[in-house]
Amino acid sequence: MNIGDVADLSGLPAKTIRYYEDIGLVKPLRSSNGYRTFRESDAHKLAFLGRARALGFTIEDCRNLLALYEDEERASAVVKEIAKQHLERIDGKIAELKEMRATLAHLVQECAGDHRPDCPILADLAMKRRDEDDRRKST
Amino acid sequence: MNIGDVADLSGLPAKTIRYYEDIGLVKPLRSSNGYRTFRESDAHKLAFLGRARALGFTIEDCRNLLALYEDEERASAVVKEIAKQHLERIDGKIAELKEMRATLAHLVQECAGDHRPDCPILADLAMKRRDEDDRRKST
DNA sequence: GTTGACCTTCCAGCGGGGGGAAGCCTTAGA
DNA sequence: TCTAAGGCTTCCCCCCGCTGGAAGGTCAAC
Repeated sequence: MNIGDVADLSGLPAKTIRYYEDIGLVKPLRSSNGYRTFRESDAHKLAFLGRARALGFTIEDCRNLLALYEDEERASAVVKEIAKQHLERIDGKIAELKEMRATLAHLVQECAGDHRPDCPILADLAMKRRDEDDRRKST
Repeated sequence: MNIGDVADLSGLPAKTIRYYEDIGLVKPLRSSNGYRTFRESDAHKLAFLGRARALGFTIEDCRNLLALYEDEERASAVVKEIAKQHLERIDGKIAELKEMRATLAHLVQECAGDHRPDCPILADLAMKRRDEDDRRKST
């Protein structure tokens, strides 16, 4: 298979596949004309990578997961640990975003959004920390 | 004020402040020795930027918000629109993360996490799309 | 006068690719 | 037989929002 074929099969852009070769995630063969030649197993790996990336695993996680995938004697505990750590990262991000969202939603709601210049959003962003503390106490 | 002072005041690293000057967000003066000299208004802007960034606004959003902040005749509607668009971006990201989280949490729960190699996490990542479809139908 | 803390500029790199140029290779069609 | 189209190759720069580090100037204290 050429790169276009595996790109179609895996759903990954050819650019990405070349990049994955660069960083050593896949190691396709080369045919005499210099084209990359992908085996079934390469296509399989790329699809694996695509799904792992879609779940938000970092490239390094993917490298580890792929190694575990190929290791017939792995302990599932190791895989589970990677996944659990990633789950925590995701939870952390969600929490962070939710906090932003809460603050921002509150400000948006307060803002009249008309032709006048008065704007609680800007006012809040401009507020000094001492004032913020005061506000927090008073509300 | 020198960069260190304004870094302490705004909570931003000096590196970041230099970067913000690079991209034209702040324009400190220079004293004869070449050091940046920050006015009160610069410190104020930097604190503003720090808070806007903490809410996840992009640098370009920040640039716009800062311009609006300095424009006494702004319409609050414009500010509100920027904030609302950002809110939507945040909601999008939260939704995406939650979907990842759900899939991953399910897999983690299924995995025994012991010394044996059998691992539903790897199995799922390795699964072909047709199999995924089958699974989706059957569950 | 010498430390040490500050400040300056510049260059490189992170993650995870994307865009696009310049140039082969291959195949189909006129 | 020529040509055009589409694939493929490498190469280098770009994105965001910084961050680290090297090499050097400056300033205040002792």
